Order: sequence, then structure tokens, then C-alpha cells
Amino acid sequence: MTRATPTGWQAVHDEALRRIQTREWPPGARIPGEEDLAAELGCARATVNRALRELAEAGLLERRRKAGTRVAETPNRRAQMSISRIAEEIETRGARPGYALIAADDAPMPPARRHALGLGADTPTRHVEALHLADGAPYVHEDRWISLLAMPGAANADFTVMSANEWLLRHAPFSHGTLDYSATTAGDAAAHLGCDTQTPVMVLDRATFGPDHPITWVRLTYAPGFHLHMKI
Amino acid sequence: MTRATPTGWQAVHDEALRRIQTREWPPGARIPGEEDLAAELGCARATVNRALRELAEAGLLERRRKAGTRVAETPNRRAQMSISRIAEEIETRGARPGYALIAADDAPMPPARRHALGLGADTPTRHVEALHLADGAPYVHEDRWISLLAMPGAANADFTVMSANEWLLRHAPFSHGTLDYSATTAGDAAAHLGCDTQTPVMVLDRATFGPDHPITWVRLTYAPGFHLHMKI
DNA sequence: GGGGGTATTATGTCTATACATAAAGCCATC
DNA sequence: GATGGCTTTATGTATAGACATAATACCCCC
Repeated sequence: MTRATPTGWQAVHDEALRRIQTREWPPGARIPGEEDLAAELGCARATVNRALRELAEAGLLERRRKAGTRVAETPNRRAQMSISRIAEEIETRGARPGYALIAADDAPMPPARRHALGLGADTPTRHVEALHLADGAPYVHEDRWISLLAMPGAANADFTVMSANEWLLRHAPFSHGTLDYSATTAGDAAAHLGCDTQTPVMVLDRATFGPDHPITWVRLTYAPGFHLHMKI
Repeated sequence: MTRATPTGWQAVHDEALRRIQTREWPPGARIPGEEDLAAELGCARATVNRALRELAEAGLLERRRKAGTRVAETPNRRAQMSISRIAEEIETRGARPGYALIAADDAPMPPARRHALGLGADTPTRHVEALHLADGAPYVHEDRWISLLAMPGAANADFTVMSANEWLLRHAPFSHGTLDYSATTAGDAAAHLGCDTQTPVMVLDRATFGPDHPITWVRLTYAPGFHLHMKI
């Protein structure tokens, strides 16, 4: 019995990955069926299934019933990034997080945004503007609107100490959303970020939805020099 | 027996997600054990395990042996993005992809990059510069170095028709790597992108590694107006 | 040869059972 | 009270067996 690795689905995963990387299983080729692999590696089919499923989710394999499993020709690998509290993000970068509320008012959401979000003109919202600091220096400018329909509690929440970002993470129902990064000039945020209005900066527009309703829309304008780092 | 949904791990997943979203299981709370849930929902423990594992991988639950499963207080949700062929990326945006090679030569990799990649000064590399088009308009400028140590075939490859991006996807062993997005001025790429050198643009620096050696380093400078879109 | 229905087959999933493993909590000891 | 080891327990994983499902491949018929 040829069993280089001990056992376990991870060992099968690694062995399959090795065969893909060494082109023992070249791109486009059909690989042995689960039963065959299980017999060869001395484990149950479920174990092989788990391993191959992970590789398929990572985009390295393509699986179809009856057709079998093939090595992806041009793998669409997925990059992952964790969306977390801004304070945590700053700590991860090895800096001391800070926070300063700029304004909390009832300024209306720009009509274009309201439309894109599917919010009616009569939906009450709260507007919060704040600055997050890293070691005392501006890190990111937050310009946010919260739907009071979805989050009535936001009307009375105190955002002077806890940021709206964190308040929502704690109080909003888990949800889905969209992220949209783009490069632009600092513009109005320049004054808060301590740079010129023409300086190129990264902007993140994020819309967040609950099970039913839109919850919040935020524009984060990062200070110059910001890098968005991801791993494959 | 209360079984709102048919059966299957996905049903269990959805039911658990519903309880999290409705705060029936509030943040920080410990949820019932796998055996209890299996009994309640009328399925096997393995089915519950699969469902809860997916939710944990999505960052909504935190699982620890003996301690049990808790709803995450501040969920670190992971945003996903698929890294694919540039041509495919352009097609996804509903445009006709185009490609034009600018230069393929032996220009040395900038020392700082070579260092960061862990490549020795004597490692031979090939340099490729190209422009990708969407409906005939500049989409992204590609400035790439390929290690001939890892990819000897790149020395003789013809990049006039197939881009280095695609060539590598087809010929390089699957691997891991890092992505680094930042905002900067168009600079040298401005001439190719048809914009001013001071225009803010998105830049992606990507390093790719094989099982052993670094394979390639590329700087992609996107045309103004580019948006990086992700979903949570 | 083309069209359509059917048998075959590889993956997808569920089940029940068993053992492995991490770690929380308890207890005895110092 | 602190410390170290032991017990308990919830999750992690493996297994064999079974059925579900999708879709290819084949065959029959026209």
C-alpha cells in the first residue's frame, strides 16, 4: 500500500494538490474517481470527497456529476479578505487605534445613493461622519448613512465614543453586502486626512443589507499610502 | 417535530442563519450542541456539523472543542473576489477584450522588488509590458517580470498573441501569492492609458509563488474609473 | 444520420457509529 | 491561593453503507 502521508482528508488534499502542482494531473485532465482514489490512498470515499470538494471550492478542480473531476484549465482562484472592525484593522497593522466623531446629524442621503440602495425618499436616515486614527494620524474618513427603518436604535445611539462602524457590527443583524473599491482624489475628505484635495486615495463604498431591508451605506476614504492586502 | 425546512445540511445552515439573523441566537451566545440540534431538527450530527462548519468558515460562528459553538460578537466576514484571466474579467464587465504587446525584453527587475520576492541578483528574468483593452479602450497596463528559473519556457514564449497573464495561468504550476491594491497617480502608465500622469488610478501589485520558487511579479495599472467589486 | 428516450455512472449527500483531540473545569496537592 | 494533573465533554474526523441526482453515453427507432 502506497501511503506517503498518514491519513485524514487534509493528507488527501495535500497529495491531490501535489499531483496538480507537479502536473502529474495536468490541467484539463480527468482525475481518478473518488472510489479509485479512496482505494489507492487507503481511506473512505467520504474522506476523498471532502478533500476534493475543498480543492474544487478553491477553484483548482472542476467537478460534475457523471462527468467526473478535472483539473481546471485556467483556475479562477479566489482571493479572500476579512472585513472587520476598523479599530481591529488598525491594530492588525501594528498601530494604536483612535477615533473622533466629526458630525452626527440628519443630513439626507444623496439621492443617487438612496436610489441605488432601494430606499424611498421618505425613509428616515441618520448621518454620521467620523475619522479613524492610527497612532494619532488620520487613517480613514468615514461618511455614513444609516436607515432608521432597519435600525431604529441608531437614532439615539451615541457615536462619540463607539464608532458607527462598531455599533452596527454589534447591533445590526448579520447580513450580506457589496464592497466597491476605487481610486480617486481626496476631495472633501482631504481636510480631515491632512492631504491635498488632488492627492490620490483609495475609496471604499460599502452597502450593507439585512434579511429584508438595506441597513447602511458608507464611504470610507483612506489616507494616502493605504494598501489593500490580500492572499490567494 | 418542528421541521420547517425539508432536510439536508443546507436547510440546517439556513435555519441556523435565520436564528442568528433574528437574534434568536444573539451575538456571543452559546448555541445548542450538535447532538441537541440534530435531535431537534431530525437529522444526523454529521449534517449539523457540516452546516455549522460552513457558518464558522463564513465567520458567523466561533467553534471550539469542549467550549462549544458561539455566535460571533463582531463577525469577521470574509469578502471574496475571483482572480481570473484579465480577458475573462473584461468579458464579465460586458466588453470585448483586446490585447497589445508593448515590449518583451530582458529589462532587469527593480532591485527592491527582486529583494522582496527573494530572488537572487543572478536569477535570469524576462520582462513583459502589455496593454489590455476593453472595447478598444485601454483597460489595464501590465508590467511583469517572470523568473526564468521557475519558468524556463517563458524565455521563448511568444507574448504577441497570448498575454503573459494567460500564458502563465496555463503553464505555471498552481501556487499561492499576494495581492496588494493601492491608489496612486498614473505616472509612466498614463501614456498607455490615455490619461494625465496626475490622474488617480488603481494599481495592483501581485507576487506569485510556486511550491518552491517565486514565479512572477506583476504591476497592473488600471485605467481611470476602474472599480474593484466584491461581495460579502 | 438524426432525434429522443433510457441505462449507466460519478458525484452529492445522509446516516449511524466510532474514535481522536482539545480544552474547560474540577480536584488534590503544595 | 497557586499549580499541576485528571476527568469530562463538545467538536473534529473517519468509516461503511445507502440513496439521490445529474448528465453523459448509448441504443433504438424513424
